[in-house]
Amino acid sequence: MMVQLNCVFKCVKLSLTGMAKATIDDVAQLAGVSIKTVSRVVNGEPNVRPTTKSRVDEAIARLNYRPNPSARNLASHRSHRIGLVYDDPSAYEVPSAGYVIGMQQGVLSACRATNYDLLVHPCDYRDPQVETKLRSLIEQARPEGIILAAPLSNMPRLVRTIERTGTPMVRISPGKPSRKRPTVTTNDRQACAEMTRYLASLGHRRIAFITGHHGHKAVSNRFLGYQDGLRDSDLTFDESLVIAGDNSIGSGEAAAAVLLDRRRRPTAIFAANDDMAAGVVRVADRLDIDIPAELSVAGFDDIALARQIYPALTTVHQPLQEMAERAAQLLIEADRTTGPAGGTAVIPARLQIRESTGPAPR
Amino acid sequence: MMVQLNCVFKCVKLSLTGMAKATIDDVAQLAGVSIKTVSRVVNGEPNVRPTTKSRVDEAIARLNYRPNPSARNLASHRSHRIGLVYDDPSAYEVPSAGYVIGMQQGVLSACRATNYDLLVHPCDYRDPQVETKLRSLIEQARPEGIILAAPLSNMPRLVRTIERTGTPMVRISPGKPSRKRPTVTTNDRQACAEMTRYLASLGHRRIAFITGHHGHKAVSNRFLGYQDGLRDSDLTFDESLVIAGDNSIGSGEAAAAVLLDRRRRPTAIFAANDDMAAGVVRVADRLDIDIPAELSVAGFDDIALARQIYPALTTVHQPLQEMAERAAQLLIEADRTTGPAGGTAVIPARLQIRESTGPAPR
DNA sequence: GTGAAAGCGCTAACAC
DNA sequence: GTGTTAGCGCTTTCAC
Repeated sequence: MMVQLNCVFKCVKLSLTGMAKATIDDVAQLAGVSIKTVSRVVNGEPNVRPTTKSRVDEAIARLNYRPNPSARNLASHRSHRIGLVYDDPSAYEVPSAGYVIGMQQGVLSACRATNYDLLVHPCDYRDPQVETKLRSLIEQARPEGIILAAPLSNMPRLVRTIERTGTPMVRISPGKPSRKRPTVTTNDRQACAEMTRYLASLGHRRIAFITGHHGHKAVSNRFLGYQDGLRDSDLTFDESLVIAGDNSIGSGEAAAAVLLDRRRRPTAIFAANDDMAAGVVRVADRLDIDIPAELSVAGFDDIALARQIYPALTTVHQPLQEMAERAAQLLIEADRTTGPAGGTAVIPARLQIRESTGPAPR
Repeated sequence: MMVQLNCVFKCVKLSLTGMAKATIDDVAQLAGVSIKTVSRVVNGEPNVRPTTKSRVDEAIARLNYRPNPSARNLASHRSHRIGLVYDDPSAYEVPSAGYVIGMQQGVLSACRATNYDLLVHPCDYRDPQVETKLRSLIEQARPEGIILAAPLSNMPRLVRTIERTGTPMVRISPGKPSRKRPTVTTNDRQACAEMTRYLASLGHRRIAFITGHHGHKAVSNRFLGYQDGLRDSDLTFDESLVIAGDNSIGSGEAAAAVLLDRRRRPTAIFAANDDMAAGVVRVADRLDIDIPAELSVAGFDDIALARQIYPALTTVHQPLQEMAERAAQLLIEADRTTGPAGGTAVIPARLQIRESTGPAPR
């Protein structure tokens, strides 16, 4: 009786002052069970009688009890944290920011479902000290697992630095599949082949391609897909229709300026990412070339810009969020001692047909 | 002697296997001091003899010791976490993504300097359950402080929800200064007045303004600044030169279409944010109006797009990162019992003159 | 200046 | 099914 009164008092005090949070002992006392039983209920362990469970649940609700994460982590030897490491999109560098935000959201949805915390780690790979810094960050924050985003995921030194810390890691879009290391990617190559075939099916025969930044392996695969698509459509590969870009809007503009200045210009331009495709659209606009009547343009990624520009861009939707979520799940569900199993999970991309593509001019 | 050997063994084992991390006990043993002394050294507390300190430091280095954050948090009753709450930029919605990334970087730099963790909390304010969810997240993750970003910072119910959890909070750009609650903002109004005066100084007399989303209070202040600037320049405010926008590129285009279709069109258009200004540039391009020869365009924010479009956009640089960093510092340095002091810290914005503005046509 | 002892709030390993 | 007992690796308090 006294115990009950004590608890009710604490309950009231808690709700009024918001002071000290209720602990597992408070719950155990109020429910009249041991703390171990409370622990069982909280963690959904078996072997608790339903009536006991409901008593505990009620006490939890009345005290608004939340397990203290630090105590839990300390006792269980798990940090319940996932680190997301990505290339630092220096503030305001928007396209890349969209990429990062998409990944964060994917990881967060996996984290929220399992009560993990997300630790974000932007890092600048041009910094000569990246590796030391990254290592230090990991050792201090002690994430249970690391997700390494592209293009960092294809930088061997960075990969090894993380591996040396002994922290399980899943890489996103490292450019080539891996049997040894756990990896999540999309099918850049196949999707690009598909887009190329789509353009060919519209009657285009001179389909140009603007390649991406060579340091970004996954993006390089897109060029291979373009070649596959040409072959599938019985079009011959013409090197003069390929211009090197670097993923930026500006490089797309430059490439378009070259391509569209020719007497026999291409009727379709496929850029390895949306930013470059947006550059193409801008140049076409300036040259008064109608899209899609005179020129079809396609991109890759499906960033916000793709929907915002006019005409809205036909592109390949990269399932970024799903990829990141999958990566987080792999880490969270992994065997505690062996880490996630090696191998590559592929989340397929899909064509997103909008207004910038149409039948080839005759 | 035996102790020393043990330690050396552990040291070797640690570096070879990367297995169990060194603990404070290991360090104490190796240095031949008590754990309390190690704790003093690690936390930079006074009253440690220099020679003792250096012995401890050496042991720390040899064992690559890092304090276990969970243990530290548990014992000290502090979570060492800062929560950053912002409006969820649904994946790929890029402009907003740049805003979020900028804030994250600001908070991170404060966190890294003090060994705090950043917990990111995107939340959708249109969700009828935002408040419940947010509350739950805060109670579970137990951040020591919350940073609430605009426009959420001017939503009273959200603000009160957080306050009810008893977690100290700093708001960013809530639209109006506060003496009671700690706040960080920039001087939107003054900066806009300055930009308007700058345009007037170039000879512009018909300066149009495109207002921002009405739900975003800080952005509304920009309109006031525009009016101030007109007054300062002895220009009369002309309501017909003001068009309502909603912060999107599309609304900028729509506003520009209206303004530029008139017989006596404005010679300068000042948009309350860069996205809308980019919309204006696009429409001008379509109408073959030369920027800046025939029309000057100015924006606000200085997002990446401002540098990427042609002509590069004259705009107001909003010191987002600094604002966020300051907010985090306020929380971290705050008195543990009273929280950060009320009042508004202003980080001034500055004009960023680029190519989209020039002398008024004669 | 330094150290011993007592927790922080939880989980893990066993009893019963 | 449920409870007891030891810790997890630190900080805190207070003694010396």
